[in-house]
Amino acid sequence: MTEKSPRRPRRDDALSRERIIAASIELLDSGGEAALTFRTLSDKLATGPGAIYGHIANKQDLLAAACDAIVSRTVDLGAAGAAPAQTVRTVALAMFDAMDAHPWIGAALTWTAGQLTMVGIIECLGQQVRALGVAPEKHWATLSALLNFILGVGGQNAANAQAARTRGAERAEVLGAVADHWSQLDAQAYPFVRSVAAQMSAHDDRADFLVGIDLILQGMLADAGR
Amino acid sequence: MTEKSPRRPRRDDALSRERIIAASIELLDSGGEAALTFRTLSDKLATGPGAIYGHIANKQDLLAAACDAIVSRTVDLGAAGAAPAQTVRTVALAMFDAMDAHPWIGAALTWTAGQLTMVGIIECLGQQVRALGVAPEKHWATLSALLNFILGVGGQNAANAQAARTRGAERAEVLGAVADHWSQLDAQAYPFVRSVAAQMSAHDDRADFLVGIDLILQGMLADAGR
DNA sequence: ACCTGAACACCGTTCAAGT
DNA sequence: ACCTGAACACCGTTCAAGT
Repeated sequence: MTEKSPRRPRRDDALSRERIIAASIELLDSGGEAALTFRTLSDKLATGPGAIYGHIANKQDLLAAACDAIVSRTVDLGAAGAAPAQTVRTVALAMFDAMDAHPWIGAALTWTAGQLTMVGIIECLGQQVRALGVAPEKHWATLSALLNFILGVGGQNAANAQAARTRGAERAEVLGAVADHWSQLDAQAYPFVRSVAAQMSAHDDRADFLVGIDLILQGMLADAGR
Repeated sequence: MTEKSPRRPRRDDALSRERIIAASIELLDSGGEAALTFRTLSDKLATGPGAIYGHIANKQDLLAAACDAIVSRTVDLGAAGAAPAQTVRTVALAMFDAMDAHPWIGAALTWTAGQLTMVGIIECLGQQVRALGVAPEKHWATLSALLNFILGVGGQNAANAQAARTRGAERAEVLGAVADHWSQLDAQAYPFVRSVAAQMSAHDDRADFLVGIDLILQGMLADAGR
């Protein structure tokens, strides 16, 4: 499949914001946040560390731009024709998948950063909140609950991935160790944690995520009088 | 109020894990995560940076211990006598207050880290989940939703505090700027975001947090058949 | 105008040397 | 046994010098 680009490409070796971001994503995906350095990045781009500052303000900006690139290419807001609850599920799952495939996103993604992609997601989810009949004065609090849950999952996911990397283990091993520790706790003091240990280590992150989304959706429906 | 300690204090100038953590918390509270350095810390403790490694494994360990100290002193799990939903609210709000007073917690707190404090919170919340009649096979997913929401709020709170600090502004100013930006978006493409901008900048974080907790609680009740 | 890369002011962490 | 603090291998960021 030879793909013809609509316009003739400019000099391909020119440094550009896009090339910098693409290279950053490769580094982040392969080695986590620690792998992205202005030195590793400029090596990859065959230039000096200072050259990057011509296109990017600082490391925070770089990380935010990389997040934006992934999220905007992963989350498709076109499915707005479906029922409100289903649209929420679809968009939320797309965010989950993006954060699962690129755990570093979870540590950097913020809704205050002002990226247009994030605003688009807020708009989309917000319209479903409205369509579900939530009282207008609760629009923001409800949307914010949805958002904070989604970003919270991403953040914990990032922490798990990070813990796995520093220990040189798989994520499942890390969770297995936690479950092991939990199942050895005192039965009198920690009955719940003990009983849930097996469930925790065998769980499906994606399914659990959806349970959380549905919990919030059900709460919204109850609020709106079904 | 001269407080008499129960035992005679040992040599007060001896370096200890507790003194290191107390000093770390002071630095984190006054200047955020960037203010905690092995150099600033050892200056404050009138010693060399290397001395700290006798009591603490590394910076991650230090941060986790500081979180643990705050959370364990703030969250009182003694109120387990109340109704399940109310106990969830009380514990969750205590976590919120801890993360609000010490925003750096939100960026560092993880449930996999294995601190006993966090396990205690999971146990407490988990017992309420069970008492509310959630189906046993959903115990973990439900608890995890609660936890991820709480930690998500903390994480976003930390990001906001950090953004405010780097811009040398108050947190309210940062949110005000976001609201401003939102209210100037295209009315056709972003009706929800525009309409919610005012609500967002005028909101009460704590009240919104409670709305989120109640949403999840209502979802749990609906799940359990009321 | 844009890139280059040495230099600056820091980090976390280690470890020989002290007491 | 525990502390000390210089030293190591890094960071993000800047800026004179080049093209």
